[in-house]
Amino acid sequence: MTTAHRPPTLNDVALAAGVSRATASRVIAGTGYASPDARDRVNAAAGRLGYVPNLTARALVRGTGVRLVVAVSGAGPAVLDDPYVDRVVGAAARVCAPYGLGVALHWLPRRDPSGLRRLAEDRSVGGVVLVNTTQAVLRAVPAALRGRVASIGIGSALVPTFDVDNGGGTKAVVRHLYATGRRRIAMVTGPRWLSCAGRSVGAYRRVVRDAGLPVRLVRGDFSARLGRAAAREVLRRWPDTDAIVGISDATALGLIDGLRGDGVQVPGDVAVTGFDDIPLAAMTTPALTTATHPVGQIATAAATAVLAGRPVPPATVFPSRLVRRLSA
Amino acid sequence: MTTAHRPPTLNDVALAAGVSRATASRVIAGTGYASPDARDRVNAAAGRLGYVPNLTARALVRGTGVRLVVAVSGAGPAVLDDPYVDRVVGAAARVCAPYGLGVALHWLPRRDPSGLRRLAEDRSVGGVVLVNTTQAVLRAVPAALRGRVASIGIGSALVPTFDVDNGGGTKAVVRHLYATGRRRIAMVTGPRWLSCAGRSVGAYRRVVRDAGLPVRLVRGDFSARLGRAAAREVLRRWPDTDAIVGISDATALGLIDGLRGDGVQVPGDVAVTGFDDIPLAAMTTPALTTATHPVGQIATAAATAVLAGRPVPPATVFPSRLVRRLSA
DNA sequence: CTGAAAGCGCTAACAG
DNA sequence: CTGTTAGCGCTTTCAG
Repeated sequence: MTTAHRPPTLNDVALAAGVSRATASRVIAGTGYASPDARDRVNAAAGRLGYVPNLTARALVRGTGVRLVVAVSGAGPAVLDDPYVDRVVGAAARVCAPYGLGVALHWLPRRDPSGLRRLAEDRSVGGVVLVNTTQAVLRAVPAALRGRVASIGIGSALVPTFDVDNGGGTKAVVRHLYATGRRRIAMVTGPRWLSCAGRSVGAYRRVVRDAGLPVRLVRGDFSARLGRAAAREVLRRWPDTDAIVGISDATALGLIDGLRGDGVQVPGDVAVTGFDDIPLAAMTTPALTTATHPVGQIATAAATAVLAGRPVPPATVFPSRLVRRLSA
Repeated sequence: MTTAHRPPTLNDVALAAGVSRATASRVIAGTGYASPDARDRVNAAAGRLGYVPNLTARALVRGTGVRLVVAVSGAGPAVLDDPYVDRVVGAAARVCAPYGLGVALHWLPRRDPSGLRRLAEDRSVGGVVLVNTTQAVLRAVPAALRGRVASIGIGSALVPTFDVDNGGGTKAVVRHLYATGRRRIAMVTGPRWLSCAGRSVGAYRRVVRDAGLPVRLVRGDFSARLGRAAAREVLRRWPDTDAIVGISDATALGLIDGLRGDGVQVPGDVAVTGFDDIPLAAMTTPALTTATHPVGQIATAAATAVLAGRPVPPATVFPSRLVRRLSA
């Protein structure tokens, strides 16, 4: 018996309320004048009819976008598999919901970030949040994106940045290692091309050098798999290492697994630290000493900045705090 | 020097190519006839101008939506914090990108899933993927959503389902426990209202009963925190328990942590199993025995079904495989 | 304060 | 095969 039930349009509401479509529009969109009387009649009609504005039509006429793009640069599309990316997308999706926007996920080939131009020209794109941002990406950001783009990572004059205080967090971690008696501290880093990871490495270098300790770096990629391999490599190159700083919690977990596979005690023989404080970090054995990383807050701030369109400071840094547990 | 650079419209392309807008539309959208000559000219002009179709306009006229909504039901908006939800949203966002769609995330109050009606009326919504689906949610799905909705979890005549074979996976896990000599096997479940978790519990019951073993159930909620508490409770109620099945890997990790806190050896005294096989499961100590759960594949399939609009089978189940490691 | 009119950029019949 | 003609549903000048 239900008729085809075409969702009501603004026109239906206007008719039912006995006003013009223009007036109905004003009260629904909450913009422009309308007498209290008209306001009531329109709201009543809208409620009665179960009217839901068509955001597509609104976006078309207003020229605003309908989606926020999370653009992740990396060697291949596999970078999108990262749980970190999922968290960013999840947070962005929550920020978008009240605006009636959606989130799309794009891979930006590291060698060729020109896809950004298409995103800027695409009128259905309301804004862009950059992840794993590199200098090359920053250079490729078209001026037309001004005010509609933000970076989780490094930024530029055009691109405000939102990031955790990698340097401060890492410094606290390495100092903690030093304070607990470790003197031969290695670090497993992220991929070379990712400059935000560079801040962690820089902090490590500085603390270690200032203390007169040797610098011991092995390249990783944030994954547990490479962490495990890196454990072997550290032991092979510097058998007397007594602490290893992982660039991420996953790296640290891989490190612990790799060390244990070689019969090395953690933290007895070698202390291991992570970075991020993922929920599971508290549950592993030994529980992971790490630094906090409020990814959700960061992503929320970045997405909000992009959508609000109000001017934001060029850099917003979120503090990182040492979390002492059992692994170091 | 850059002029305001208004992005080119289809009209500009048509003009530049010397054809009508309709023809240009046909070749750009790849729909309908067009002579090879016209095709070339339009493509050339589009390329030269850097034309990017305005998907908002297209969606408006075609009546298709511009976003896919992931609707998660639960007691409070906190359900959206689940990493599982992030994975679903991430996968959906990837599927959406080529369609020019975005993903939005909505919380569906468990007591009142009527929000679904608004989603169905909202013409900007292209489709809905249900997560943590309950019978009440299924009942609240409006007929207008037919063909544009899918469930990750239980389904109905109107709502095709995509899910992992919880029953099969759990059965394999419990049988493994039995085969390795465990005879007093407890299980930590999910929240009562979530029927898909019920399939796991059902499988556990069946295997245990068929083997003439006692049924020992404690309620959890997928989180590590409650897993830890559940360990205590199991030990308190049934001190001779020699194995605990966790409803999720996080639960299992919490269980292991809780058991160890009480000086119980895993797997020596009590074997523990998880479910999901999250990446970290292989890296913990002891490495977790669990069952696979291809969340990404499932979410991808669900999102694809919703967007493709082609008829799909009422139920697609993804196999779960036992992964034997060290915890059981 | 309100209505009429003019589109936003695109697609979809329908005749040529 | 192609151009003409109408809109999709909404917002926004611009006169009343």
